[in-house]
Amino acid sequence: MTDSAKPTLMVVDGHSLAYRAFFALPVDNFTTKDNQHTNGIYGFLSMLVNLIKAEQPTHLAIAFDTSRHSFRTEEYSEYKATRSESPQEFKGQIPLLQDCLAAMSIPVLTKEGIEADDILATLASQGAEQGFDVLVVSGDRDTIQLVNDDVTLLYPSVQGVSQLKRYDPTTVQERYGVRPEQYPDIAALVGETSDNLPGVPKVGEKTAVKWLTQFGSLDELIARADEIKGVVGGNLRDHIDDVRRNRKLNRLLTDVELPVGPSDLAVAPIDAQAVRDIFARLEFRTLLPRVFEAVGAGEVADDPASVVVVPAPVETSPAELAAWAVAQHGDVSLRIMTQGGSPTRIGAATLTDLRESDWTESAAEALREWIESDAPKVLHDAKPQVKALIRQGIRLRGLAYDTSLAGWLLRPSFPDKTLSDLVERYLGEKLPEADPSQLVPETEGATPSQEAWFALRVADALREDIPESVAAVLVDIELPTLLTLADMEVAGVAVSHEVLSTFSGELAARAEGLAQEAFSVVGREFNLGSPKQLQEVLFEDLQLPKTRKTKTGYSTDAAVLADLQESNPHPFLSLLLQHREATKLRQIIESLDTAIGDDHRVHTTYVQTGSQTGRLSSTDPNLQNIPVRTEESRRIRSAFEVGEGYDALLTADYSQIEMRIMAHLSGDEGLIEAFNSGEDLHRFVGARVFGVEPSEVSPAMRTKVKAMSYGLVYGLSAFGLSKQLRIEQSEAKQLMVEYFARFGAVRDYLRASVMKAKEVGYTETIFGRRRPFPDLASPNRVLRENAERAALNAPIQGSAADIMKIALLHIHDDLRSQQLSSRVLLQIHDELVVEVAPGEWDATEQIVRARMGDAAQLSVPLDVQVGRGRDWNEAAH
DNA sequence: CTACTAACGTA
DNA sequence: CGTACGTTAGTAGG
Repeated sequence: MTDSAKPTLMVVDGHSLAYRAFFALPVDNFTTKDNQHTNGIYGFLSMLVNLIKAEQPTHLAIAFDTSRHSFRTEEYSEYKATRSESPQEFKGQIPLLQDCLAAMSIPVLTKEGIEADDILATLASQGAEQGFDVLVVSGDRDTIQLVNDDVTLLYPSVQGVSQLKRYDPTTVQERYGVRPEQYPDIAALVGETSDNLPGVPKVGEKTAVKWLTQFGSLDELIARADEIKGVVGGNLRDHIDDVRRNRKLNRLLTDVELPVGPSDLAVAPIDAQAVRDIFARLEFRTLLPRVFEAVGAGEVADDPASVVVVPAPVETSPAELAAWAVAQHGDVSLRIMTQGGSPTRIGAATLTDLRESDWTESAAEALREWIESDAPKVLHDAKPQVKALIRQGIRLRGLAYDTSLAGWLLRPSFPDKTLSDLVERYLGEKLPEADPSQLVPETEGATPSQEAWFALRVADALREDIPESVAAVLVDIELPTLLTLADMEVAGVAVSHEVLSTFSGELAARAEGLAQEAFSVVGREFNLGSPKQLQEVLFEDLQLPKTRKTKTGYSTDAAVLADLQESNPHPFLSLLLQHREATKLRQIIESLDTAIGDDHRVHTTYVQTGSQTGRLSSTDPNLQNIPVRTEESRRIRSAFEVGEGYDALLTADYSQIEMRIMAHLSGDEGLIEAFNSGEDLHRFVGARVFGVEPSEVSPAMRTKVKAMSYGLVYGLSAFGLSKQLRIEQSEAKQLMVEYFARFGAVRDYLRASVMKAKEVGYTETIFGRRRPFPDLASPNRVLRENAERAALNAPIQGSAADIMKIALLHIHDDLRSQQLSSRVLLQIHDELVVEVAPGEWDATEQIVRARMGDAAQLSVPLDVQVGRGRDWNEAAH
């Protein structure tokens, strides 16, 4: 063990150890859903964490090679020339590993033209001089020369990276028979195959050690080379130049100029959130607690910067709180605690003053005027609070900032979910949290007004960070959308239990019949819903050919079953598919039915921060994926009915909004003409692509260009298109050529759009919503190409989302300002469902059409289809 | 009980 | 080897 009085400097060769881990760990177990390999990263970090725990270094750095070129290749071009190129799967892991280390606040050192081991040698030498105990961790034998009384080498043993062998001067002497500083002499004589440094033929370790012991030094040996007899003596004399060269090349530099010295490498508190983020991305789960344990996440909390004095709240009555709030001039932050959707307590804060109060009987009346005024209010995750107020008959106005939305707009790919996350990221502080595992918590959680105070400070920090265009999206789109969604969620949509349960009963009976039939075909009963048992039946009992592989076995999804049915028709396959369909519909019905409330309505929750593109998502239940494609499944939609006191449901959807946005963004004259011609889009495009009259476009032709058009928006390849259309890849390729011959500006735009994103690092919608794409710069091809497709899609899907949000909030505001009772209930990305009050149809339809049509000024019109009915299915026609 | 996967519904 | 989501049942681990 090291002397505890002395600081311990640990320096690690990142490249060589990660490389060993890369080969030691099976790649199959270390691949993310994005196909990013992580075995090298995991293995290295795992080893590092163990090392830190065991050695408790006070100072730490990891060195990496920059490339295979160094001053050594300059001197001797054959240096390491026989070493095969390290695989791309490994190289791609290095930048990610360095990101992990950055998050862990561990310095990463590199220098152009210098190998990692030279950096280690320099730091080891400086460290020893400055009174450190030095631990060198490397997989390169040349580092043996660094060992002395102050420097210990940890070298991977044959068992693998997890077992490191400790070399001090004594163990080196035992193992190699020489002192550490003599080891390079041996290596020079013997040569190093892996570095392509040939030594003296027939001379191995034994001979080399014997000579060195005999002559005392390499120089002496070279000077008296003629004293050596026999063949080896001749070999030595013939290869003296090689030996001199080897010795020159294997000497590690101890005078590399580095921006930091050992004392700058003190172990620093980790960035806990950054570590969580990157580990989440790499899908490391078990490693996270190990990292926190080893490097002490506790240090984050102990960081002086995070010790903040939170002002003490003043307990008031609701009326006093309201009076105080009204007297404030700037932003007031607000936090309403709720239970079961009703307010229980309210807290408010400025930067200097905190007030809070229980939500008493009279609270609503006392607070109404201020809450409904334009006075600016800042909240974190306002929607549930706004909803609680709506249920009290209070409509919040003056919503100036929502930190949850702002945080999402800045980093849509890593949603900082909670206020606590944002406090950590933007203030570098800890939000006081009660320990939920304790009945009587040792630590007090933040009170409502204290949470409000933190939110206000987070808002100020976010305002500094947020680009102007993104701030505009927040203020002009997201904040008003939040208030609209709150109304929609509170309203809910009427769903008929009777319609659902009738259908459910039919489906249950059918599913049971299909299951029995399937069992008799197979000859045994099993769980049709278990992919695992299904695989046994398909590939063992029935001996059907194996399909596409999944992580855990072979796929049994609808697409491969359809393929199987074509190549190996079997009655079981169609029974299975029908059974799947019936049970799936039944599940959807079941979840919908249980969501029906006492008011006979279903209240979904829209997650405004739920996507990376700007779309909404819908949960509990998800009303954005109610089946529509088949006639039968549409029966579910017919259960969505107009509510009591209302006349009709109105559905309104944008037709081909994404293609219209493509036309607008690309300025493609052909596509713009297509939308202005009034002709069916796919017919028009088909006519151009296949060189026929629109009337001569066959259904097959229309299907092809339709798939192509939609595919474009997603970054479709010839391979994907051929799979989708079940045509040859060459034909798909030809289709793409013909398509782009007519609509070339579309391709130009898509290319330019991704190029621009690579340059600036993010994409932008028409309205300025941004989405960062760090992976566009990734050396990993899979990651990069995935990012390219997503980057291609983001401005299009995102602009469509912006337009729909603008239309939605305009419709909502118009309906209210014209004092109509009709109300928007649902948003399904490009469709709205409105509940229309008696006598309001014409006014409502007019508002919906106008507001959807003029939500954005594009170079093509925004076409809106409107339908009317007693239920959703009827209204869709 | 939690966390994950395969499968599948929507735009 | 086509984007963006949420939910479910089955399964494996604790």
